Parts: sequence; C-alpha cells; structure tokens
Amino acid sequence: MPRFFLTTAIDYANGEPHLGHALEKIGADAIARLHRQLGYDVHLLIGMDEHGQKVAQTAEAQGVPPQQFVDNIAAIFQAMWARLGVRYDQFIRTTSPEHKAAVARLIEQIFAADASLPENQRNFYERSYTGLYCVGCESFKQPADIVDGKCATHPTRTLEEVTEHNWFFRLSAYTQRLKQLFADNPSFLEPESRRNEILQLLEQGLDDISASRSRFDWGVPFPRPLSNGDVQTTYVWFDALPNYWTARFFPGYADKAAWPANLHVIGKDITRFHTVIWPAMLMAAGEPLPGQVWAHGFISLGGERFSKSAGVKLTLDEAIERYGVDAFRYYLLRDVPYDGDGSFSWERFEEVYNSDLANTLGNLGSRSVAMIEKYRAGVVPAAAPEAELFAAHRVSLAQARAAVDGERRHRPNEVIGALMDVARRTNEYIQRTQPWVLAKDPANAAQLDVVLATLASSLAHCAAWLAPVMPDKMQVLWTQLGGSGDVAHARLDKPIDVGGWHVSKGSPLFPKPETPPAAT
RNA sequence: GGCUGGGUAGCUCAGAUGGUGAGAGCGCACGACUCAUAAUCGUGAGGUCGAGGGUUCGAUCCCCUCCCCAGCUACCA
Repeated sequence: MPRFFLTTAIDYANGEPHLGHALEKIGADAIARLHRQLGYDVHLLIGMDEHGQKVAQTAEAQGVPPQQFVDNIAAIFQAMWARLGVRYDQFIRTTSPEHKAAVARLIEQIFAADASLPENQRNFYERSYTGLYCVGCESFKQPADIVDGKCATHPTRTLEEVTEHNWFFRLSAYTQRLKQLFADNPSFLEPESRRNEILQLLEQGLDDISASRSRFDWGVPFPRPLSNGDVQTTYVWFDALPNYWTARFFPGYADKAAWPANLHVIGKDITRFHTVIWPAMLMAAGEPLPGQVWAHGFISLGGERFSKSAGVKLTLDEAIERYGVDAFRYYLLRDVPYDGDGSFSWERFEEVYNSDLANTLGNLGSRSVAMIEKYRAGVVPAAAPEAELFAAHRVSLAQARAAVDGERRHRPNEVIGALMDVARRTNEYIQRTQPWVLAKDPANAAQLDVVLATLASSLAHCAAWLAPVMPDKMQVLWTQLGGSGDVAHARLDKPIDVGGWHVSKGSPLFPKPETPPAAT
C-alpha cells in the first residue's frame, strides 16, 4: 500500500482559528480522505507553532504563563478541527519536549556535517547583524517596512540601529543547488505561478539568515553557545519548519511520520520558507527533501484578505451554523480553487447550497430513493447500469481521479465539479427515461430495472466520491441507498455494485431553510 | 520601480498552435413533466472576448503601446 504523508502549515498560536485556517485544513483533510479511499496509507500532520516573541508578549499581556497560554490556544484549534471534521492523524506542537529535542538534533546534524567543511563554507557561523529596530514592534524592520525613515506601523517612534551577534545559516551557498532542484523537479512547487516567483528570487541570489536570536527566550535554546558563551534562542526557521521532520520522533509515529513527507500543504504567503529555506536546511543536514510543496491561495471576505495575523471578520461558528459543517466544507472547497484565491459571501454560499446541494444532489437522492421504494419495494434491481450513461460517468470519474493524484492533483474543486456533472447527467437521464411512465406497464419491467439500478449506482458513486468533502452527509446518503458500513471505506478506484441494496427514504439531505437567511 | 500572472455573457470561470455560427455552471425568461426538497428537464437570452495600433487574405487568440487587477520583490510567523 503506497503511503501518503502530508502536512499542513502549523498555525501560529497567537489568536483563534478563522476562515483562512479553515480553508487550508479542510482542503488538506479532503485531499487526505480522497487518498485514503484510493488505497493510500495516509498520514495527515497538523499542529501549532507556539514559540516566538509575539506569543510570549500576548501571553504576558493576558497575565498568563506562555505555556498555559499556548495550551489553551491549542485546545481551541483542536476543538475547531474536530468541529469541522478535519481528521488529522497527528497533532504536533512545537513546545513539546519531543519536538524541542528533535530540533536540537537536526541542528546538531548540520554541525556534524560542518565539521568536515572548511571554515568559510560551514553552514553555521557567527555573525553580527545590524538592523533598524523598532521598539514598537520589537522587531527588526526591512527597507520595505520603512516609510520616511520610520516604521510604517509606528511612525512616531524612532528606529534604532541595533547590532546583534547571532548564529547564521549560510543560505547563500544553496542558490545553485536550489536552482538545480527546480530544474530537475519542477513539480517540487506547485502551482506554477508560485514556482515562477521562487525562480525569480533564486535569480537574485540568496542572503544568509539568522539561526538564533538573543531578544527573546520563548523557544528552543540553540544547542550550541556562541563563542562568547551566550546561549541564544533558536530562530523561527529552525524551530517551526522542522516540525514536519520532528513528527517522527514522537512515540508511536516513527513509521507513520517517517521522513520524507510526500506533500506540504501551505499558504502562498509562506512559499519561500518552504521551498528555499526548508530544502536548504535539509540539504545541509543530509536529509531527503519532501516530495512536493503545494501553495494554496487565500480566501477573502468582502475584499479583505484573511491571513494568519488578520483580524477575524467572520466567525467560523456563524459559517458552520448557517447550513451545517458539511455544506460549509463543500462551499469552501467547491468555490475556492485550491490553486487560486476565492472570496466568501453569504449570497454565494446560499446559491451554491440551493443549486448544488439541495436541488441537484439532494433532490436526485430523494427522487431516486422514492422511486426505488415505490416501484421495487426498496430493493435495488440487480441489473447492470445503463452502459451509455456510465460511459459518460466514467469520463467524469477519471477527471475526478486526475484531480486527486493525476495530472491535476490537489484540486478538490475539480473533484467536486466532476461529481456534479455526474449528478446533473443523472437528473437528465431520469427525465429522458421517465421511470414513472415505465412503471405503468409491467411489460417495461426489465427496462425499469435498468433505470433504477442506474440511479442507485450513480448516487453511490456520488456518495463515495463526495464523502471526503462531506463526510457526514454522504454517510447518510450512503446509508439511505442501502450501502453497508462506513462510506469512508468505499474504494474510489473500484466499481460499486449496488444490486440488492435496500434503500430507505429519510428526511431531505440538504433541506432548504424555512426562512431565507439574513443578508450579509 | 523591477518581475510574474491576469482582464471573455449579470456572477464564477473554461477555451481556441489565428479562420465555418465564442462555450459551461449559476442567475434570469419562456415552455415541458410530475418520480422528487415548488425540485427536475428543454429552449432562449445575443457578451466591442480590457483600450488603441500593427502583422495577416483573416485576430478575441501573434507583436507593440496604454489602462486596470492580483501576486512576488527575503528574517512577524
């Protein structure tokens, strides 16, 4: 059984989960579930990035010890993932002893490699860093952040020139090897638009980066002191990024999280870290590289962008409560192309819910089950589905397959599109064959058998393929059709035989709300 | 400023190595049907394919200029 180890970005424990977090996790969850149903041995890693100055500051502002603060945030995130049906296999936290020990291990691995290199080529070296420091932000500012000689966010403060002595990582030495990586393996980073940006960056050449910092201590102590004896704190690159690699050092995960991962799912804002710094670190440590980095787009709300640090304008609770978790997952995955940006609006949500879920899919389920009950006492005839219709269905399913692990991989919205084609085509088929007319004359019994078997089979495929998107609702549909057990165990790469299944009509899968929802 | 990708029906988008009538879904209008969640099916609506110029027998798709949008341009994560 092929394994598929995928990760999502670990979320910064500085606030509550919002729409942007949800998009990434739901997308990764759908990708993971699709792979499970295609027979992969899947390991989905999710977690929290809990160190750094901001977390320490926020905790202090709330008068809480930092560990207690991040424990609380982590619990909130995990509760949200549970609520959203995000089924991860491992939840990693950078404050875990296992992670901290493994970070030190990775750094030591690089030092070990350095031992055989001439001094001017060693990955880690000490250097003074001089920059303009904003007291307001408590961080160094880059030229882009500076307006008229002042920090853009604290224009009343004076920027101070501050010098720090740190451990540095010789990122500049990897420019050529990274170029080679992208030349040899273009799909290392997708989508292509993001890859182009990184290639451009590499053309400009890379600067070395800090590996340790002195101004905060909420983090992993850098394993080696500076020559002056100071022990500094491991900087974010060497603390957060390695979580994908340190996951296997947690008890019970040595095999499941065995390095390398097949896929890193990240937001487009952190592409550079994952496709330049992270591979360089791994090269320095002599570790294999992850299979692929997939940089998804963002979702906006009324034109305002969501990011990890943006304010919350829409609570996930509101979005979930409107039409239920599964409808929310469907809407996000269907309307936000994973390789592009999308926007959230209540009007659009309602439109998608009514059109796709209630009218096309939900109603197809209702009418099909009703007819099987009415005309065949609830038993799906053991006839072969109609050949021509299924030939068309198979084309759609092949497209869906390609959107999982084929040419168009990691595009859940295309899986959804293909299955909606199946549903629409099946509705047309009903209209064309008019089973209610066939049912009036017993001479048409064989023909009616074919039609009803075709409907049940079409729906079973919809349920199986859309289960990764809407786990609960598709389980209900599957059960209504008479499918046994867990729809999540239905294989997508094998035919589904529905002959003899006992259908049972329930309440509508996607009921329309009694009163129209409030406008945005 | 530099670089990259875009600007196609009301909305979200697909598409053509340049050539009979430019497509899909949704929304809308009209018609059909009744198995079904007043659902479904069919038909239609006529969008200067961002603006101007050029190449060509012919461009929305090629070239040039311009306008607009998004992203990237490296130590908050």
